[in-house]
Order: sequence, then C-alpha cells, then structure tokens
Amino acid sequence: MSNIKARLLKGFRDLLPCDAIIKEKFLSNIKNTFENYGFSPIYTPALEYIDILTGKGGDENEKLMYRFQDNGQRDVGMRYDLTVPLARFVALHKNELNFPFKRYHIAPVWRAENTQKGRYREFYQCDCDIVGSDSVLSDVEIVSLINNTLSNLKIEDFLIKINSRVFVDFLFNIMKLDEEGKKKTAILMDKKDKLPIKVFDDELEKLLNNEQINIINEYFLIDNIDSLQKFMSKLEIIPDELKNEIDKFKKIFEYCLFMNKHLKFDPLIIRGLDYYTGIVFETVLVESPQYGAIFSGGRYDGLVSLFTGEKIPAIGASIGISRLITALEERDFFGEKKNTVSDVIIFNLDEKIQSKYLDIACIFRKENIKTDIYHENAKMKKQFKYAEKNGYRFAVIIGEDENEKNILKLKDLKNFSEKEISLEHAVREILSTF
RNA sequence: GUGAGAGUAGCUCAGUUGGCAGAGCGCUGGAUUGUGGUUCCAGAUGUCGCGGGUUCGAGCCCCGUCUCACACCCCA
Repeated sequence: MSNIKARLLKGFRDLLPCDAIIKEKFLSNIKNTFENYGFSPIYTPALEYIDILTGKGGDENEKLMYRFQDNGQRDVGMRYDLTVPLARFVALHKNELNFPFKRYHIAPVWRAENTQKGRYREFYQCDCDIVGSDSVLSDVEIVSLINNTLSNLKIEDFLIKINSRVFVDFLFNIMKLDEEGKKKTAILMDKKDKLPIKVFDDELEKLLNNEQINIINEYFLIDNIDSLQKFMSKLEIIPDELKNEIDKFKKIFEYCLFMNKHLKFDPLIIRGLDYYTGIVFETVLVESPQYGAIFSGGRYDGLVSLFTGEKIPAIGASIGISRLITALEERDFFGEKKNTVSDVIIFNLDEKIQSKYLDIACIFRKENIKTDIYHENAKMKKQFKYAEKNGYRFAVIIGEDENEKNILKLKDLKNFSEKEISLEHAVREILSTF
C-alpha cells in the first residue's frame, strides 16, 4: 500500500469553512459596493501568452511571474495582476465594448515570490477600472469607491495616499536625473518612511549631488497641493501638462471633501509598476502599517495602446483581500468564527418521525432559513456537541411528546433558552433574529 | 532569489552531556433513560515535517529537502 503524501505548495493555502465563510462575506460585500458604483463583472482566463503579461510592468515583476511551456510548447504565464489582462481584454473586444467601460474583476493572481505574513503566492484581488475616460470624474469616482468599499466593510482606520507620476516626472527632470537615477531615487523614496533618517540621508547622498538633494528634501516637506504648486513654479515655468494635473488634483480634493481625513496628498507615493502615467494611490491601514498597501492603483493611459496602438485612457484600483483579511484577523475583527453557514439544526431523536424533520426543513428553507438536519439518530448529547461546534443559533427538538402535541421545542443555543411553540411561531422567531 | 530562525499529540508548548515520548487545553466514552456552559471518573492521543548519514542506541549530532514565521527585494 503506497500513500501519496498530502501536502501544499509554498505560498498556496486551503481555507477551512470558518475562514472561507469570512472571505465569502467579504467578497460579496465588496462586490455590492462595486456594483453600487455601476461597475460590471468580467472574467478572463488564469493563463495568458507570456508576452502579453510581460508587455509592461518592469523587469522585477517579470522575474516573479509563474511561466512555463504548455503541452503544445506555447510560452505561457499565470496572470500576475488583473490590470494587464484587462488591457488585453479591451484591445481584443474593443468593438463590443461601450466606452467609457467600467468593469470589476474578483479573482486570484499568482506571484512566485517569497512568502511573508499576509503575502502568498496565490492571492485574491478585487479590481475595479474605468477604461476610456480621462475626465477627472473617473479619478474621483475611483478614489471615492476605495473610500466606500472600506467603509462598507466597517473598516475605519484607513488612509488613501495620493500623488501623481506627472509630479514625480517633473521633479526628476528638474533634477536632471538619467533613467537609472530616476529608478534608484524612486525606489529609495518608496522606502523613506521605513528607513531610519540617517540611513536614508546616507543613501540619498550616494545617489545625488547637493543641489539635487536640496530640491528633493524640499519636495519631501510638501503635504498639500497648493504648496506643491508653489514649489514647482518657483523652480521652473510650469508646462501645460503639469498645470492640468495640478488643477485635476485640486478638483479631486474639492469633490472628495466628504472623505475628510481618509485622503491625503503624499509626495512619496510612486508605485513600482511602469505602466502608471497619472494619479497613483496607496491605501494603508493606519493601525496595521506593517501590512503595507491594501488598496492601490492609479491611472495608466498608455497600457491599452501596447495592444492596439491606439491610446485609450484608463484608471483603476485593486484591493488585496488576502492581505487585508490577514491584517484584520490579527486585530480580532471577525469575532467568533463559525464552521457552518446554517442558522438552524433539526435534531434527530426518533426514526418514526424523520419524515417530519424533512418537512420542517423544507418549510424553513422556503423561508430562506438555512437549515441542517442531523442525519444520525444519535444521543442528544452528541447532537448538542455537534451543534455547538458548528455554531448554529437554533436547535429544533421534536421527540415523541412534541410530535403528539404537534409542537416543537426551539432552543436558542446562544443564550440557552428554550420555548415550546408551533411551527409558524418558530419560523417567525427565527426570522426575527436576522 | 539572498540572509538568519522555527517544525514534537487536534492546539499551545516542555523534553537534561545522545539512553523507554511528556504537560495543559481540546477529543472519545461514562456518571446523566432526550438538553451543549460547571464538576467527577476512565480512555486514546504520536511515522518527533520528510529523506539519508554518524552511533550499540538519534526528538537531540551531521547532510539534504519541504513547509511556516521574519528581514531584504518587490508588492496586494
């Protein structure tokens, strides 16, 4: 007898019902918000031709892609995010889509990198994007959507940090950085909040001359769009593109006033992916900063043109649900976990009345009460233990006595109270707890 | 991919210079002849991650490998 050893690949996980129930609730909540904002679902395959995935995203990302030859010797890869497949999707179905096109996509993506808490090789993203509009309203709607998605999940301590690639490009050009210098400075800026000040300054000195350091240090102090404008205009005459972007940011803050302290301009936000062209944002949990960004994105006006040649503006954001759930679990956000989705279990006490158990289950289910029947005619103690472990709210108890009197005992398993009532009353009683 | 850790019962962990595999919680059965929170009694916890090596003898030492948690890199 030879057994295959049951095991999992690094970074890939099973979810038990108690965790899967939480995840499903989360996903349907997010889905509701996305649809509430008028985004429609699409699906794309997990596997794509590798050249599609590597089109643009940076060498670093390419290294982290799962890639291989399929059985027909095609070079393929598993999707690394949901944005690049969307660009491919838009290019392929351009004539069937109605622009501006608003879609959401909730699906797993795969990255072959090393694991850490809340970071896995397979994880879920919930992506929402607007393709075909460069209006500031699409920027505002995406930012507002991030805000409301998190609010609807009852998360309070989030901060959306926004910046623009246009600002950063302008800054780098003023500093006269070459491509290599831009890249290294960007990476360093991204780490500014994580590194000790001394280390950061040393690294900066290695990279830049004094004049450049003076410029960038002044840039770091900026915390709102007006001072950014002052800073920029002091250095050089502001080109139209930059002026438009500044105006856009002013409007975003004006239209997003209701978001209050959840939205902040942050000159350090750049983001690694090469395809961003305008606004970029990262959302962090203020009380769990170690998990990094949980809802990020930006404007990528050039990505679709990789596949069509035609420039189609686009903006989107993506929530990393696997990471978010891990972060929230740590703060005991979800309370007591349940092993079942059912509300009620009907005990099995007498084989002679089993058909009645089935009838009652049928009536409950018609009322949308999720119902289990205990299948074995086991000792009551055992059935209670089972019920307790699974976390039902109610148990329905019908033995010989109850059957003769044509009533049932409804036991509230949470507060240990018990009532002898009719079936109709039981239904009403259960529904009243929803 | 790089660096330094961890892996022993379902869970949290002890395990002495290498000498019979342990505790608490949980679990199963009973006390209790329909009632799960407490109590009492009894019982089972196991390929010591996996594979190889050294040794009379390995949970312990050596090599490899897998997984987990952390840092780097990158990002959700």
